Amino acid sequence: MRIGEAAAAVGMTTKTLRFYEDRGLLPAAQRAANGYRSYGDETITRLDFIRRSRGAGLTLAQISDILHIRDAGQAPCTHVSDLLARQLKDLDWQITELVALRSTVARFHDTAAAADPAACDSKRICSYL
Amino acid sequence: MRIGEAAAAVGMTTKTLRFYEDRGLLPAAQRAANGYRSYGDETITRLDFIRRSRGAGLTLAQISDILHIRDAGQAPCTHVSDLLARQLKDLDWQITELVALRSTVARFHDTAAAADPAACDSKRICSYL
DNA sequence: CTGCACCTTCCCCTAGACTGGAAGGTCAAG
DNA sequence: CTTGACCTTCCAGTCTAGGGGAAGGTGCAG
Repeated sequence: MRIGEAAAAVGMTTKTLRFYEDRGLLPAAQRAANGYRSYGDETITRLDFIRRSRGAGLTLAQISDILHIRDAGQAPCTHVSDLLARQLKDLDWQITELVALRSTVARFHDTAAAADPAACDSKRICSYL
Repeated sequence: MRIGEAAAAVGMTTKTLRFYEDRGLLPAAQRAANGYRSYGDETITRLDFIRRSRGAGLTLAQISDILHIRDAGQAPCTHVSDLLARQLKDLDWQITELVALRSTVARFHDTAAAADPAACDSKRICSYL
């Protein structure tokens, strides 16, 4: 599969795939005789994982860690476990933060839904926030 | 009130206030005879609003929109309500994704933790990822 | 007078995640 | 043989929300 095809399959651009390769999220691609990158299905799987993780707000560095753990054929188990534990803690932290933000926003929104727009105090700019 | 005082009053830096002015979130400040910016209480109100909105996860562009609606003499309430609804939907999506991702990573971690630690000390391949 | 904290503008830097464009190679179709 | 859609590398720009620091003006205390 060439880069354009792979990119289309996961809804990314060719630029993004090359960028991920450069950042180490994708291994250096195999090349066809003409120098074109050639991808297999496992790259699609990997890109899907990246897309899902990105969608969840993980940074490329964090995703890279997870992928490298998965790639590490010979990483010491304790290190792998530690990295995953840290990743979990990080995810828990992010979830906590997002849930807190959600409840803040929900409170603002509830106020907005219950309020009389005409009563909006201009001195506060918007009384919903 | 000079810029440092205003910044301290809302827990921002003078850099941030000048930046907000540059980005149109604050109107061009009045100047004292010596050229120093001079702020009134309404700027504090405005900065507080910006801070609250940032706390709700709004971008400066979104906040700027709200402020400009207010500055135009209209009540931004409907706009804000829509914005908050969209923000909520977005947050719900992010939380869902993040929780799903957490369970994926947790599964990796559980597998790793279940392995025999003694067997991990050696150069054994960590095959459980 | 000097020191010091404050203020001014100016421009560059950061990180994260791309995106655009230039300059050029490859290949199947018309 | 040329066109057009691909692909290559490399360098540069974008956006967000500021931060760093230079070079210089202001104003009060000692």
